[in-house]
Amino acid sequence: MECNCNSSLGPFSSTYWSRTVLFPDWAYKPAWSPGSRQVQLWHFLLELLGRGEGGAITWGSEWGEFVIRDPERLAKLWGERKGKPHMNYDKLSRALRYYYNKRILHKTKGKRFTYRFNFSKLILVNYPSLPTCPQNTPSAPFSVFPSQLSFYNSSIDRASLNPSPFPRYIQSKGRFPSFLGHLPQGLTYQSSPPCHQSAPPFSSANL
DNA sequence: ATCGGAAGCC
DNA sequence: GGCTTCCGAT
Repeated sequence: MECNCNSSLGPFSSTYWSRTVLFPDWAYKPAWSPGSRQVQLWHFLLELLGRGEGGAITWGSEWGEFVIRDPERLAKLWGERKGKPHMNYDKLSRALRYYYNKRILHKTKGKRFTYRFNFSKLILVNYPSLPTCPQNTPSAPFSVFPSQLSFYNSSIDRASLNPSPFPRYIQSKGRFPSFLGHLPQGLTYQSSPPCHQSAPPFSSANL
């Protein structure tokens, strides 16, 4: 039941633990805080989405989907953050397109200025060497998925995961990642703790 | 509007 | 590596 996941965290020693949902603290630490890397575009988007800022970008109707309501204004905000005064939507959207291959984002085809986050990938993509559990890890990926969503099933996910570095997990506790606090409400999330085969779904309302 | 190659920057 | 810049193609 208990595992050694927290015994060799190394660079992740500041990770927090809980029974429920598991995040490394980068997921809710401001990316521009001291000691962190420069802000990445997807951090920035989640930040704006989380703050419900201004309406340049808003959540869409589907899980993880967002709509850029004012492309040039979003580009200006991004340019200000990065010190690129000539940023525009053409360039910003190129950066978004580079996320397709990384599986961080993909395009909602047919919907103008609409993209979708691949939340399950964010951690795996950016932290390929998270500590592993000594026991077998569950086949399900790190998850903060709405358990009732049908479009995201485990077979799709397995296909999307790289064959070799098996999905690894890390737990966090305490503060909930800020961007998740602003995800669409009324959904039930399910977690996959690193060393347990399953965990009961819990409601976001209990967080 | 959207895509993705190519080159450049840090 | 993660964009930024530019641009021809769809």
